[in-house]
Amino acid sequence: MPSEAPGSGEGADAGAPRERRRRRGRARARTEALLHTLKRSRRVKANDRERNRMHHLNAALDELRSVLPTFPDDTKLTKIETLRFAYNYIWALSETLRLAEQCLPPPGPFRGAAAPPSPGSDAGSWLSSASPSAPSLCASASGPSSPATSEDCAYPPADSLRGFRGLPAAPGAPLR
DNA sequence: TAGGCCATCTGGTCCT
DNA sequence: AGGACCAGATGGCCTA
Repeated sequence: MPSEAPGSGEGADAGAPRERRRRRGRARARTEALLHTLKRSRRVKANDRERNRMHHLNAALDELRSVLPTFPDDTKLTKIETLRFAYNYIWALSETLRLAEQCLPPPGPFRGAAAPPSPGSDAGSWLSSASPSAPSLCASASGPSSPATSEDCAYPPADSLRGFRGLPAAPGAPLR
């Protein structure tokens, strides 16, 4: 804070400068208080926004939880578990799809012209309604480069998703 | 009681 | 300038 010039206002009529100083001091205090309340109100607003933002994030996380299978059903995954589980779940589903495409001949006259599943197609609807323990696939295709056991080709093995929280890490494979 | 999880606050940084 | 995003700090709650 800049101070008054030394010696200024000291003289025969020192009363006026003193009054001026006092007024200036009061004004400064007022502006500082104003600044403080302004800062405070901005902070409060920012806190509010931040709280809101986190609520939205949590709502999205809840939505994600709601589409993930949990065992038992009332288990609530933590945030980090939800993210890891989702990653692994998506990975498992795509592996399932990959194996399905390898093993099952595409229906209809256009064999070999398997189109990627589009929204609303059979594959898409299968995916969207699949239960995690549903499909048990062919036994001849090469296994996925996954940390899952390769006893057979069934993937995901029935109720394998139960252990998805703790799958070992592998390159390009599910997160832990 | 220690440790894990969570919500909230806060200051800094980046973007519009 | 103001909002969004981020990471660190803090305190409360719960469980082993």
